[in-house]
Amino acid sequence: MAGGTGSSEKYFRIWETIMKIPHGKVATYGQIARLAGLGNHARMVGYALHASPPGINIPWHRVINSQGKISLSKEDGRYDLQRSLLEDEGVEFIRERINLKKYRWDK
DNA sequence: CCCGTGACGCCAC
DNA sequence: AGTGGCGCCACGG
Repeated sequence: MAGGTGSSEKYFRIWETIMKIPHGKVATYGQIARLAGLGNHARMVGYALHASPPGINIPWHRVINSQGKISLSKEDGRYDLQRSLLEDEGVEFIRERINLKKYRWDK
Protein backbone atom coordinates (compact mmCIF):
# COMPACT_ATOMS: atom_id res chain seq x y z
CA MET A 1 0.00 0.00 0.00
CA ALA A 2 1.61 3.20 -1.04
CA GLY A 3 1.41 5.64 1.85
CA GLY A 4 -1.80 5.01 3.61
CA THR A 5 -2.35 8.73 3.99
CA GLY A 6 -6.03 8.94 4.64
CA SER A 7 -7.55 11.18 7.24
CA SER A 8 -10.05 8.36 7.69
CA GLU A 9 -7.19 6.22 8.86
CA LYS A 10 -6.32 8.81 11.49
CA TYR A 11 -9.87 8.82 12.76
CA PHE A 12 -9.96 5.06 12.80
CA ARG A 13 -6.77 5.05 14.81
CA ILE A 14 -8.29 7.47 17.30
CA TRP A 15 -11.49 5.44 17.63
CA GLU A 16 -9.47 2.26 18.03
CA THR A 17 -7.45 3.82 20.84
CA ILE A 18 -10.56 5.02 22.61
CA MET A 19 -12.04 1.54 22.40
CA LYS A 20 -9.10 0.30 24.46
CA ILE A 21 -9.97 2.46 27.46
CA PRO A 22 -10.91 0.05 30.27
CA HIS A 23 -14.29 0.11 31.94
CA GLY A 24 -14.39 2.52 34.85
CA LYS A 25 -11.39 4.48 33.56
CA VAL A 26 -11.04 7.73 31.64
CA ALA A 27 -8.48 9.22 29.26
CA THR A 28 -7.72 12.79 28.25
CA TYR A 29 -7.88 14.09 24.70
CA GLY A 30 -4.14 14.69 24.73
CA GLN A 31 -3.51 11.19 25.98
CA ILE A 32 -5.58 9.64 23.20
CA ALA A 33 -3.88 11.77 20.57
CA ARG A 34 -0.50 10.62 21.83
CA LEU A 35 -1.42 6.94 21.99
CA ALA A 36 -2.92 7.18 18.50
CA GLY A 37 0.36 8.53 17.21
CA LEU A 38 -0.91 12.02 16.49
CA GLY A 39 1.49 13.81 18.81
CA ASN A 40 -0.08 16.37 21.10
CA HIS A 41 -2.83 17.29 18.70
CA ALA A 42 -5.65 16.86 21.14
CA ARG A 43 -8.05 18.91 19.04
CA MET A 44 -7.99 16.23 16.39
CA VAL A 45 -9.39 13.75 18.90
CA GLY A 46 -12.33 15.94 19.70
CA TYR A 47 -12.94 16.49 16.04
CA ALA A 48 -12.73 12.78 15.31
CA LEU A 49 -15.32 12.06 17.97
CA HIS A 50 -17.61 14.70 16.56
CA ALA A 51 -17.14 13.12 13.15
CA SER A 52 -17.66 9.61 14.46
CA PRO A 53 -20.42 7.88 12.49
CA PRO A 54 -23.56 7.05 14.44
CA GLY A 55 -23.80 3.40 15.31
CA ILE A 56 -20.08 2.98 15.90
CA ASN A 57 -19.51 1.31 19.24
CA ILE A 58 -16.95 3.48 21.02
CA PRO A 59 -16.88 4.55 24.68
CA TRP A 60 -16.71 8.25 23.80
CA HIS A 61 -17.85 9.13 27.31
CA ARG A 62 -14.50 8.00 28.74
CA VAL A 63 -12.70 10.86 27.01
CA ILE A 64 -12.36 14.07 29.03
CA ASN A 65 -10.04 17.08 29.01
CA SER A 66 -6.80 17.57 30.94
CA GLN A 67 -8.66 19.39 33.70
CA GLY A 68 -10.58 16.23 34.48
CA LYS A 69 -13.77 17.83 33.28
CA ILE A 70 -16.25 17.14 30.51
CA SER A 71 -15.46 19.33 27.55
CA LEU A 72 -19.03 19.54 26.38
CA SER A 73 -21.12 22.53 27.35
CA LYS A 74 -23.56 21.94 30.18
CA GLU A 75 -26.20 23.21 27.81
CA ASP A 76 -25.52 20.26 25.59
CA GLY A 77 -27.70 17.29 26.45
CA ARG A 78 -24.75 15.00 25.94
CA TYR A 79 -23.09 16.54 28.98
CA ASP A 80 -25.46 14.87 31.43
CA LEU A 81 -25.39 11.71 29.34
CA GLN A 82 -21.61 11.47 29.56
CA ARG A 83 -21.65 12.12 33.28
CA SER A 84 -24.35 9.50 33.85
CA LEU A 85 -22.50 6.91 31.82
CA LEU A 86 -19.32 7.52 33.79
CA GLU A 87 -20.99 7.48 37.18
CA ASP A 88 -22.66 4.24 36.13
CA GLU A 89 -19.16 2.80 35.70
CA GLY A 90 -18.16 3.93 39.17
CA VAL A 91 -16.34 7.10 38.19
CA GLU A 92 -16.84 9.66 40.94
CA PHE A 93 -17.42 13.33 40.22
CA ILE A 94 -16.37 16.01 42.67
CA ARG A 95 -18.41 19.05 41.70
CA GLU A 96 -17.90 18.84 37.94
CA ARG A 97 -14.47 17.33 38.12
CA ILE A 98 -12.96 13.83 38.00
CA ASN A 99 -9.86 12.90 39.99
CA LEU A 100 -7.46 11.97 37.19
CA LYS A 101 -4.95 10.59 39.69
CA LYS A 102 -7.50 7.96 40.52
CA TYR A 103 -9.43 7.29 37.32
CA ARG A 104 -6.98 8.11 34.53
CA TRP A 105 -6.23 5.20 32.24
CA ASP A 106 -2.77 4.13 33.29
CA LYS A 107 -1.27 4.03 29.79
C1' DC B 1 -7.79 29.43 -1.94
C1' DC B 2 -8.98 32.29 2.33
C1' DC B 3 -11.51 32.42 6.66
C1' DG B 4 -14.06 31.02 10.71
C1' DT B 5 -14.87 27.40 13.95
C1' DG B 6 -13.94 23.60 17.15
C1' DA B 7 -15.92 17.28 22.21
C1' DC B 8 -8.02 20.80 23.42
C1' DG B 9 -3.68 22.13 25.93
C1' DC B 10 -0.38 25.16 27.79
C1' DC B 11 1.24 29.47 29.61
C1' DA B 12 0.95 34.27 31.47
C1' DC B 13 -1.38 37.47 34.42
C1' DA C 1 -8.90 29.74 40.85
C1' DG C 2 -10.59 32.41 36.89
C1' DT C 3 -9.69 34.74 32.41
C1' DG C 4 -7.56 35.53 28.10
C1' DG C 5 -4.49 34.49 24.30
C1' DC C 6 -1.75 31.52 21.08
C1' DG C 7 -0.70 27.27 18.72
C1' DC C 8 -2.09 23.25 15.91
C1' DC C 9 -4.69 20.72 12.54
C1' DA C 10 -8.93 19.42 9.82
C1' DC C 11 -13.20 20.73 7.62
C1' DG C 12 -17.19 23.46 5.68
C1' DG C 13 -18.70 27.55 3.36
